[in-house]
Amino acid sequence: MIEFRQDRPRWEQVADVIRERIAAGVYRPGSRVPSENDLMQEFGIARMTAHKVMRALREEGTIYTVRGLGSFVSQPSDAKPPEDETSSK
Amino acid sequence: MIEFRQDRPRWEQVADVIRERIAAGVYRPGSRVPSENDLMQEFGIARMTAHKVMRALREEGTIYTVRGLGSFVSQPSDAKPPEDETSSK
DNA sequence: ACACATTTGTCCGTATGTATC
DNA sequence: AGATACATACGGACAAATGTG
Repeated sequence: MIEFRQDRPRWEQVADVIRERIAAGVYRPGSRVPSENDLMQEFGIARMTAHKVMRALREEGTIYTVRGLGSFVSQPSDAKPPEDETSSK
Repeated sequence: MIEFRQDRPRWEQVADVIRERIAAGVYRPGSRVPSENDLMQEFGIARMTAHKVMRALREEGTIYTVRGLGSFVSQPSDAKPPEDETSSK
C-alpha cells in the first residue's frame, strides 16, 4: 500500500505509479493495465478517482482504452490510435 | 412500484424487498429469484444497481448465483452449495 | 457442431450529490 | 468559489457460462 502525499492529488500519484510500471516493463505494450476497479482495490480510491487516472494516461497517449474490454499499453510504433484520417496512411 | 426513500441507497432498499419476499416464502429455497434484468424492469433501476443488490444478498449468504443461469435462494440446510463434481448426480 | 437467447461478470463513460480542503 | 474525493446511480458494451433448438 502506498502512502499518499497531501500536497498532490491522489490521481496524479497513482498515475505516476502506473507510468513507472510501464517504463519498468511490468505492463508491456499491448497488454492490459489494471482496470478502474483494480485501481480502486489496490490503492483504496474511489471509482471517479481511478477514472481520472486512466483519462490522464489516455490523453497523454500512454494507454488506449476499449470500452467494455479494458485499457492497454500503447505500442511504441502506434502510440496514438488515430482519430486522424487526414494524414495517416 | 415502490417509493424510494432519499436517505438510503436504492440497492439497499431493493435488497430489503427481496429479503422480505424470501422470508415471506414468495421465493422459496432452491427456487430462482428475479434476474438482474427483472429487477431493472420491476424497480426501474439500472443494471449495475441491480447487480449490487445481488452481490449484497450473495455475500450475506441469502442467495447463491450461477453464471449463465441466475440466482437462487439458499437452502437452510445447504446455505452455501459447494462446487462439487465428485459426488453430484 | 452450430446458432441463438438468457443471464451473470466485468468493463468504461457519465452525471449528481455530499463532504472536505 | 473552486478543486479534490467519495458514494451512488444510470447507460452502453463486450465476454463467458448455460440451456435450448
